[in-house]
Amino acid sequence: MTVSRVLRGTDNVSATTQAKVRAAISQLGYVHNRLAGALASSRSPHIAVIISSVENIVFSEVLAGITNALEDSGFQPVIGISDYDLARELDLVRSMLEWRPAGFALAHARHNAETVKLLHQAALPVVEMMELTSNPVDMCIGIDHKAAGKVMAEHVISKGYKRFGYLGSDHAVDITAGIRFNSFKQTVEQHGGLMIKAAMPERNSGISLGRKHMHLLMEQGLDIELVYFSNDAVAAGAMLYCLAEGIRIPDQMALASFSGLEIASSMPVAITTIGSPRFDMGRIAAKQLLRRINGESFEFVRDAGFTLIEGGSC
Amino acid sequence: MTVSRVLRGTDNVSATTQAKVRAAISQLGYVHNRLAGALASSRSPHIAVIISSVENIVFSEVLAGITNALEDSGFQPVIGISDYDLARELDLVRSMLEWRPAGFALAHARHNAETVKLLHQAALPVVEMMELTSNPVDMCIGIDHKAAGKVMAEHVISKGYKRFGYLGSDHAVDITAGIRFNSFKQTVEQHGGLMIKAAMPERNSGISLGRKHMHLLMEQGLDIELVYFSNDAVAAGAMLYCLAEGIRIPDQMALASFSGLEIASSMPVAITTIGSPRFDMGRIAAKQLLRRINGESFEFVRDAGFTLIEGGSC
DNA sequence: TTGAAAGCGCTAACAT
DNA sequence: ATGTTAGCGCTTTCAA
Repeated sequence: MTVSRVLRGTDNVSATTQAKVRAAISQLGYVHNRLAGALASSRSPHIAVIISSVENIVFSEVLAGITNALEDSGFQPVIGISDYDLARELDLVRSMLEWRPAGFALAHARHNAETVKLLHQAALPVVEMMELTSNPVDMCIGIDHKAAGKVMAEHVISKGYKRFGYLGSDHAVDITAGIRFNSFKQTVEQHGGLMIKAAMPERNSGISLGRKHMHLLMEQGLDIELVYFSNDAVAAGAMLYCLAEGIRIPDQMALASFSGLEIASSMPVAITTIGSPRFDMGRIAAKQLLRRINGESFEFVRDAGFTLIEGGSC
Repeated sequence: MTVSRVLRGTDNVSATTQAKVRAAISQLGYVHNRLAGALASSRSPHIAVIISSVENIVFSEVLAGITNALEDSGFQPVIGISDYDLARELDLVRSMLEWRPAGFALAHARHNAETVKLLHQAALPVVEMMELTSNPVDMCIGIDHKAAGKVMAEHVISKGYKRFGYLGSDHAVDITAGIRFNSFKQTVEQHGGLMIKAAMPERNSGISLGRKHMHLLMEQGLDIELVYFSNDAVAAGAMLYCLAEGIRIPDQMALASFSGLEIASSMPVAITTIGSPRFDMGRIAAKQLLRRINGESFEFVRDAGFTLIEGGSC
């Protein structure tokens, strides 16, 4: 029918007919069946997005960037939550693939071999976000976490700190935090610094982790000058503990972190941290996907970069 | 084909044939086309979920509850983000409806008339969350925000406070905050209290709003004893300002809020607030939807309840 | 337990 | 500018 032509934008339909069709549609309460449309055209307006968690603001911001870039593009995100679980991610990829999305965006760069295989077989545009990886599935936009750890290490060394502690969540869950930690540790040690105590006690990563475990760390009386954190939420929790206990920052204890969240800059003493363009990573990832789908030029790998944000905490 | 029968669970297929089919499937890298399946059966495994924002942890927790309840149910959430915009919500409902979801979950209870009409026409199960409403579209699970405002008002009055301020985000955006504020104000005034200054300066609602506008409020020297906040993020920001300036809580300034977030209880002085079961609201909403779809018994309206969490801030 | 046939509501290609 | 026809890849129903 001509109706179909009206539904997906004037192909070659007279104004009169269009008006008639639209009138009939709104009168009948007709709802276009996109299922049938997608099947017939074997084209889908969906971009599958997998994030690790929706309770971690970092992924929310990436998601916001994707949503923003997809607005008015005719495409829309379909979101899956892996909960930091690679097996769950595989399930998600498999079931999302069954709906024939136009592309995939993954908010990390570590996957099961089977996940990668499925994605390759599907032969659709894929973009990995957050982390730069040596062998991307397809496209990739992220930051160099090793460099981020190094930059912070060099910064705190330049400030004269020598004796360090570390507090973060389980590195099996937060892989990029592990990369930053190793790089930080290695760099400070190269400069004569000492990593006295590193704790990655829990799967959870938030304010309460920081508050609780900063307490446990301080109790040990370890002669640490500065604590490096896996992210700003943990660092903020730790600072709240210090404030509650009257521990002066940075004199009695200095803090350094990673993320660049609102909470870090809102603290009574702003936390020195490293900020990455999360919203933009999402936005650019989606844009690259669209360029790819539309047959325009694109980049396979893109370094989103990061910034050292100096606060008063060290 | 018999293949179809294998794909969606043994209808009546011999073990031998099943094995053969599965072998062939994994060898060929065949991917089941759910588009065609959903079209043919006119059944969908999708639950459409609309939340206002993904950067507000409150909605993330509701979403986590939904995701949890849907796990292993054979259904999965498809998420739309309205960005607190009713027109955008209408667009979302319209386009999500075109994919024939099995049900709808909406993370608030205010909609355009057109949105409600579309939802009614579609004649599918709908559940509204977060807020109890007098005329739900269909089902509803939430809390009574008017009661929440009243409970906090009575609590602070019972503590002897008389002179109040209020700080929140724009009530045109955060409607439930507006309900709590009005109820709080009315109740304290009934008990001889005074709402001296109420500020709803920005659309944004977060830590930085609290920190910045608490400063502006304090500068005015208004002889306020207690500030009531629209939510814990704003309250936390305000407390951080007080900590930075050495304003003693609750002696020089008392604080009371709403949400029950991790950040409220992690503060050096825990913030007195009201907690609601956000995760459970999501979980129950999804469960009710499933019961409905499966033809089991369900409740149209359910009060999720809230709890006064006493901290040291007032 | 398995096979065959019809058709879900669209789009695409081809008439007119 | 509009109508016609043949699928898209499944599920459903009916037959074997």
